[in-house]
Amino acid sequence: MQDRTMIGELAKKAGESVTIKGWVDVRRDQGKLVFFDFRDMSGTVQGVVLPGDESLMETAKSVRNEFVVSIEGIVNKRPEKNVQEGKVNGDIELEIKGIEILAETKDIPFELDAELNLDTYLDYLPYTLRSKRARAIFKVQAEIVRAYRAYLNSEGFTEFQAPKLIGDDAEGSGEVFEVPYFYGKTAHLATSPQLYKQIMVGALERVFSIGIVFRAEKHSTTRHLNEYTSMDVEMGFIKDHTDVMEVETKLLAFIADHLKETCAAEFTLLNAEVPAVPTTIPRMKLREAQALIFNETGKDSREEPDLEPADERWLCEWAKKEHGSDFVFVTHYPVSKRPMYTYEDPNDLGFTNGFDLLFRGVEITTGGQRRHDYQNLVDGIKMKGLDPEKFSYYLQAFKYGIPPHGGWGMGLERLTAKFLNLPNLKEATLFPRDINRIDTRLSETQPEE
RNA sequence: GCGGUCGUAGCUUAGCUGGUUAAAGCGCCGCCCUGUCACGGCGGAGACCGAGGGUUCAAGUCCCUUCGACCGCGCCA
Repeated sequence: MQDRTMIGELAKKAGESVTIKGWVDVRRDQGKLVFFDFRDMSGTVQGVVLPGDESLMETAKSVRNEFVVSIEGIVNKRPEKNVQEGKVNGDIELEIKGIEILAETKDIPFELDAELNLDTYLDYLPYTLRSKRARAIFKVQAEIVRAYRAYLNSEGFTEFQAPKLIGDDAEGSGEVFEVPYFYGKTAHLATSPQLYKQIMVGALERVFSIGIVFRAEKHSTTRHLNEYTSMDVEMGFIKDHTDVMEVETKLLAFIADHLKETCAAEFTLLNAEVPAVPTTIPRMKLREAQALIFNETGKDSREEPDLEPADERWLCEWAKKEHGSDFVFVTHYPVSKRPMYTYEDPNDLGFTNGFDLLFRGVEITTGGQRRHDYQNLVDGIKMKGLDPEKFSYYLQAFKYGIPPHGGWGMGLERLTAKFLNLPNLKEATLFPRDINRIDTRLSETQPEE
């Protein structure tokens, strides 16, 4: 590594001899001349083998796409007529003096930037993740996480990790994966860090967690996975759920600004636009949303406890048209529809201080104010037909005093997919798990593991 | 789990109301090419049409079963 020059640094090294290491992005064999585009983590550059050195030429002709190589060469300014406008390193090229093949490739199934069916793309992830498109997506995702963390840190939130192996299906909602545990016990994979983050409010007031959660639902849609990254927040001493919504709005604005600064090229490549986050995101009660939909479209779902996906898409289009917002908050879902810990609005009985945040047609967040009074929470548990005794561990936090609090859970993959207008959530997930896809071939090829 | 659509070379697809050697682009292999940059030109290999059964003189094309994929729904982030 000592004498390796990164491709992104070459422009500063005109006239110098350098060694670069990377992949062959593409080879263009012209007979007496062989051109290459080389790629490393910092960029791409063209290299050319000129006539003269026969053994070098022979090696050059044997090299194929995706070979991993170490290249010695001289950085040359390109003659005026060969400059590629608007292309990175389009004004320089590497005159190749030596090629060392570090790794060969075999039976490449298709070109990296070929248009693929999703199924093929996913079956070849170890290869397809090298594509420009995939690299751009996951760069953006990493920057979302970085910004999320940076903003919350700056607001005094403390990051923590919640356990993924838990004894009971504590929330009592959704399908849960079972895992054999010691001494005949059964453990479960966490569907959410919810109860732990509430406990953590008692310890640190403001907390957040970014971690994998598991859902055993046999869903098959473009917006569901059986394993996804939940970005959770919980904060104490709130007035009500609107405090939480305000923090989330500022956080999203911060993320959007950060993406504009750090990922402009990626958004261009993916033909997407960073959304403007309004200072105040439009908000309405579920009943208001349903009335609006009824009045505008005639579709009557006013008796339903929730919005259907089609309603959510419609509402987002409405918010975009009427308020120029890609986001819309829907609040006050019925108590019957929300988990036992959700705070009932004392001024609107039967409905909760809970909210969903819709972004470009999809729910990216569920949040709200929680029940913080011990007895009130016990009542909530009983109302759901659950046994408070089973929650005694969690209930300690409330028995021993916890402030009014609230928070949210946000799906990282959904957020990424919507920022980038990706049609399927699986494209925003490195190694997605669905009903059938769980990388069994990983272990079949490595039996010793 | 239910509903819809689909399954043809390594990849992406075309194959009309069933008709006999299954087509193209990209990739791959070979030859040619001194300025290409998704290089170009010529040639070549590569498909028992997801699997099983059925109807028919004849099935990639119609029917049934099965497996798989994608999309939608329920559920949710």
